[in-house]
Amino acid sequence: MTLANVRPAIDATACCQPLTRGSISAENSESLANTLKALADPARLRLISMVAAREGGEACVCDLTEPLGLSQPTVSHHLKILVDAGFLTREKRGLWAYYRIVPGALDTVGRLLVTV
Amino acid sequence: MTLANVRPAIDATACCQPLTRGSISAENSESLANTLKALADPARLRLISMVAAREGGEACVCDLTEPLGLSQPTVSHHLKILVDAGFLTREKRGLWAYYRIVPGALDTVGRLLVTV
DNA sequence: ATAGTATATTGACAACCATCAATATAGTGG
DNA sequence: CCACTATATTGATGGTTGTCAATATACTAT
Repeated sequence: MTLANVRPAIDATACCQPLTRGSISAENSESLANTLKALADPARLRLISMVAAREGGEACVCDLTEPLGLSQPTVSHHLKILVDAGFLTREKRGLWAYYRIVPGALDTVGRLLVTV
Repeated sequence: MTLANVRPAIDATACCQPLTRGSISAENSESLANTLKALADPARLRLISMVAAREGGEACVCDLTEPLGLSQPTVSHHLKILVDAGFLTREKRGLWAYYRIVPGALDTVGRLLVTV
């Protein structure tokens, strides 16, 4: 399973107990690894935090390209990965595509790592 | 920065506020991304959970190779990445190398993702 | 010393990823 | 219909990763 076809975060997380509460199955480890892979990139972490920090909780690609310092196609590429992984939503309004945080998605992943 | 030379998890986490509490710096995003990269592999997630599930909280390579279904060098390789990232410790006793969970390391990373 | 065992390291290879330039798509306004 | 703009897709490329076979290292026991 590559980054190109990742299941939404909820798939990785609807099922499982915390990582350190007993041995995880091979299947669940694949699912969680794919979800973490979507997060494990500096550009994508910054995109998430930039969208979250935005007034109104949404940002278009044009808001993100310049401060991130990457080309527009690359930014679109990263946003797509985050949408596919279930961390962002995308809404097209006119020419612009607006991205928002999916409430709870990061929390669900974070809680799988936290034991106490 | 590649997986081969990752700073310990504490470096990524001693500093920062949660990901969605305002824009993260480029530097911090690199650090956190490297830490998450160490986790974002199914074999390594299973290794963590297998060590955690073990009686006495420790396991040697020989305990892990067969149930993981990977070669011994590959298992050693993954364990090294987890040690370098600060998630496991390694103690050599006689012929064997025993690995243990670093208390709190996963929690610190998890809390960076959780907002509520 | 020698043989045996557990683990680590090296080297190689196929698969994957982040990135950009170029192009395509889609929506807006004349 | 025609320019113009914002975003997405395609294609290519250099770098990274996961894996194993082969070998090296380190420790133990005879």
